[in-house]
Amino acid sequence: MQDTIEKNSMATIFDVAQEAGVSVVTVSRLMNNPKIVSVRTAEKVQAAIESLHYQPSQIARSLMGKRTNTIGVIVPNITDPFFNRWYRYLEEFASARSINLLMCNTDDDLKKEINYVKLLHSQRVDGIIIAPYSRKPVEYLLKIHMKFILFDRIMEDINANFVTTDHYQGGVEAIEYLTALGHTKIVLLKGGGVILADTDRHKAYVDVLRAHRIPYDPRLVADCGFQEEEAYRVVYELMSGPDAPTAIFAISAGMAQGAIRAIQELNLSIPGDVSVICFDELPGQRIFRPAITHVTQPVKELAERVMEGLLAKINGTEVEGGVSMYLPPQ
Amino acid sequence: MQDTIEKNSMATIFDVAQEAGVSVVTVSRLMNNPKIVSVRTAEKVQAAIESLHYQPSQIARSLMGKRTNTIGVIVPNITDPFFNRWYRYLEEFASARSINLLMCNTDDDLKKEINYVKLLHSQRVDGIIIAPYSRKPVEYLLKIHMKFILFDRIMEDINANFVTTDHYQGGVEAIEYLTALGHTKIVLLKGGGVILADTDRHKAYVDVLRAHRIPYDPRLVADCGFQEEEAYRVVYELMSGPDAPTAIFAISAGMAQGAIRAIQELNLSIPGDVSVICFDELPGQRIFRPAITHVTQPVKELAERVMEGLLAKINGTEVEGGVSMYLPPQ
DNA sequence: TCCTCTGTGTTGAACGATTGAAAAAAGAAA
DNA sequence: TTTCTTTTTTCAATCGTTCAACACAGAGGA
Repeated sequence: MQDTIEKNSMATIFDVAQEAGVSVVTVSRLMNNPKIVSVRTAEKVQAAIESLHYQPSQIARSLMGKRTNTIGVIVPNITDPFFNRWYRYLEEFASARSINLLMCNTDDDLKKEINYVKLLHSQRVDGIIIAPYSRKPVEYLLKIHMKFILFDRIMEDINANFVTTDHYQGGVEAIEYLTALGHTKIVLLKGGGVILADTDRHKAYVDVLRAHRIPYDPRLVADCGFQEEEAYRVVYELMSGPDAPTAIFAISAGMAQGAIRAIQELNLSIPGDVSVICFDELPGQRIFRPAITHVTQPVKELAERVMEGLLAKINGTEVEGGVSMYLPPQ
Repeated sequence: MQDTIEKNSMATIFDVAQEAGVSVVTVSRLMNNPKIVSVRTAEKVQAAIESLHYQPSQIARSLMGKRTNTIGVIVPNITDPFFNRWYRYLEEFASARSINLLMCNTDDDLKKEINYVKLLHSQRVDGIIIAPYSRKPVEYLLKIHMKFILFDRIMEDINANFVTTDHYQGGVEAIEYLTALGHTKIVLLKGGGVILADTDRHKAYVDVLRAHRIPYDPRLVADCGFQEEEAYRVVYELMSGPDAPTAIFAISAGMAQGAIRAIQELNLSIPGDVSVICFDELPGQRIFRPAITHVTQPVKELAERVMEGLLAKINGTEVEGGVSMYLPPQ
């Protein structure tokens, strides 16, 4: 009696019930099914809720076997312009549905991937959207029967749904664009060969060159592991050497940025001395001159499809194995 | 006996206990204090844990009054380069401490702010890092005794800890830089006047001009609400009119980008016709020519201080009201 | 008067873990 | 054998909420 102020802990449903002079179940009913409570009681309870600033504990709710209303998102790097813009939409869709996102950055590091997958497991998230680097985390998810969707990645031998841009088609259009301009010495700046986006675009490179009877020169194809610095180094070397290439296809905006720095440093001009094309928008694309031609991925749509696909899985309303591929190039 | 495969639900501590032929308490003890369990038993239990892919439910743990090991982060827009880079570091620090971050984008919208604060409340996060637009969410946090730190914002009349760059000092250095170059007609592209970063930099603008006996021309100060398009419009108009200004100070990189687009469109040169300086790095800063002078915020340090400050609050190890201000300009 | 129906409200178990105390085995030392 | 440790188990309570089942009152019908 002497002290009605709760010092530390937050108000519980019990406090509300006491304050309103009803039982906890009555309060619970009001929260979940307001219709079945009389108006007079509802008012009393509502007043108590407001005066105590009560918010039901999602934790306790989740424990009752319900949803956690949380989805885990595992990406290599949220700073990357592609993932960044994509995630922003994802968050928007989630927020509109009162779903929380737990975002995890892996830096394409196997250990971090596993850690995060276990973390999300112990958080009992309802589902996971993952752009994995290795197979391990996906295998783990399968073992524990976690619902998930692969994003921007495919694992052919694993029965898992995925959502991704059609990287092959995008690669084809990019290289066709360059060959149409008459280029034959085209540099390919690629990742490590593990990721779908990488292998597919590489394949496109090979196929288009062959179709145009342009010999494949392995010296022009460089594994940069999606690293800007590495791309810078490679391009600097190639462009300052003899028989310099005339075009560059960068598989990511980051590597394109490295390439451009090298070109600038050598006082070469774009597109006078060398043409550059890349996937995704360059940071600062809108103000960079000359404008760099690029293949755009439908970020918003990708976010939408992934979210819808996962929710369908969670709610058990999915129809087929949800496979989607898009691509509007520019 | 006929069916040991658990179809839907995940393994619980009970399943592990059964599988290992011990009691749940023993399993729990092993997880939390491995020393007090004999090696032989530990091995049995460990085997069961692995075969069932058991991960203790963080939900149940949290319910026992422990931590949730989750921190809420409320920012206006994660796509903004400043918040983006900052958040990346924050996530790194959190991950290193096995802490989850729940990230919330408000778009500086009051309704979203309130919703998210309530959401984090019901999630029983251990603390919140917030860059609020309005007072409401902060007042709410105070009412429910939630631990939080203001980031990049200050509310003078509210007793709350904060971490921010010294925006006034940064503004002073930026304007001093321009006046030292002899500029007197300096445009100020600012936000809406609500946010600290905005008012402080505006104040710096006024003070430095006065110190140099340069008259204050209100036509040169434009509220762009941090919108790139608005900045574009304003600069286009000012630069194409008579008596065009010779320098532009943009309070954010986004507005600087808008300004630069306008300048490019008018076929004016930087810094020949007009100088540009801004806060934070331009997207594509590394490849944009000419390089735009800018005031950098110590993103990594900001993330570190905020995280440490909040953890100190949560752990009850804080010393004083944690007020921090930094700024290395460039 | 008795019975049933309706609209309320209450009771107690359940969710998955942790924790303290106490009891029960098992092994070692006396 | 007794006593003392060490290890493990049982028992019970707790966290905040939901939910099935039940109780109780008043209304209406037989």
